Amino acid sequence: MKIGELAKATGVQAETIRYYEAGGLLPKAGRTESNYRIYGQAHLARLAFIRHCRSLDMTLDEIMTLLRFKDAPELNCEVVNDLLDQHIGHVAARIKELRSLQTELKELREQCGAERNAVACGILAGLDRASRSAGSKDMKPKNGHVHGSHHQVGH
Amino acid sequence: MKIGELAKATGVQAETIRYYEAGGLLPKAGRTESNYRIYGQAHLARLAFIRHCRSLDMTLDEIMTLLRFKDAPELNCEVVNDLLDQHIGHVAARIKELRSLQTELKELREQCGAERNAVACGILAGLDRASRSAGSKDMKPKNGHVHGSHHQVGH
DNA sequence: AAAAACCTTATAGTCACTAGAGAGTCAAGC
DNA sequence: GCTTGACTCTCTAGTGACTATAAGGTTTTT
Repeated sequence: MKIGELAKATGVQAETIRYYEAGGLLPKAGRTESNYRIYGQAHLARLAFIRHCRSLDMTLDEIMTLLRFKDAPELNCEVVNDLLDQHIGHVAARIKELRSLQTELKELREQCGAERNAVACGILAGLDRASRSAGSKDMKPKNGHVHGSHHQVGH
Repeated sequence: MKIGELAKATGVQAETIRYYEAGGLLPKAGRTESNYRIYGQAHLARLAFIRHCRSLDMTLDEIMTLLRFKDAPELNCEVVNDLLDQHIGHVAARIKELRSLQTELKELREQCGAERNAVACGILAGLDRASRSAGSKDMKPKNGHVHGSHHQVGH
């Protein structure tokens, strides 16, 4: 398999595959005479594993840790448990954040009734009120490990 | 107020304040004779507004749009409504994603019982099984506008 | 007067890619 | 045998929202 075929087979862009190789997630591929990367089933399986973990929102670092355990199976798997437990905690925390965020956004949205110009816009007024009353306490976004509402993975 | 005082008052790092100024979210601050930025209550209020919007997970682009409406209040505020509606949609989508993710992570975690080495680790086996069966369909993470489980805002 | 704490700009790093330039390789068609 | 187009290669830069560093200037405190 050449890189384009592997890309098609997995839905992962060729650049991303090269990126994973450069980062050590995929082993260095063999090369043809003309320096093209060649892949087999093992690569496909490993790439699938990586993408599955990514779809579970793990970082490449976390995935590296898992891969090390796959590659050295004699090691104690407590680290895998811990990693997963931590990750579950991060996701839970992010869900909680997003839910209270959603409540606030919807309250805000309610404040714009039939007003048609921004002078009287209840939303802007609401955001203003909240930013004044909040003070310095909630202006520092939390530094958890789960992303906000805007992201772009894949293409 | 100098930048450090504004930083302390709002809990926003000085570099971030300069970054907002460079990006046009905060107006260019006045300067002292020795070229130090000086701020007043208006800057503090605007910075508070920005941080409040950020804590609602809006992008700087979205916040720029809101600020333009605050600055030009004669404009129709439908755009503000739309922006907020869209944002609510994005957040809702991300919550949904994270919840199904959480379900899957917990199922995975259950699979590691008392096993103490990675050979028999049910978690790694589970991830493997899933990545094999998933095929190319769910290997492409979605490209919504809400982040994953790992982020870092503030310090 | 020296040291600590603050400020300035500019640059590079973070994460997980994505997109582009510029060059080489390969199969098919004429 | 030559051209066309699709593929591949490496390298570099861009994304968003910062954070961190360097190398210098200023102000305050000791």
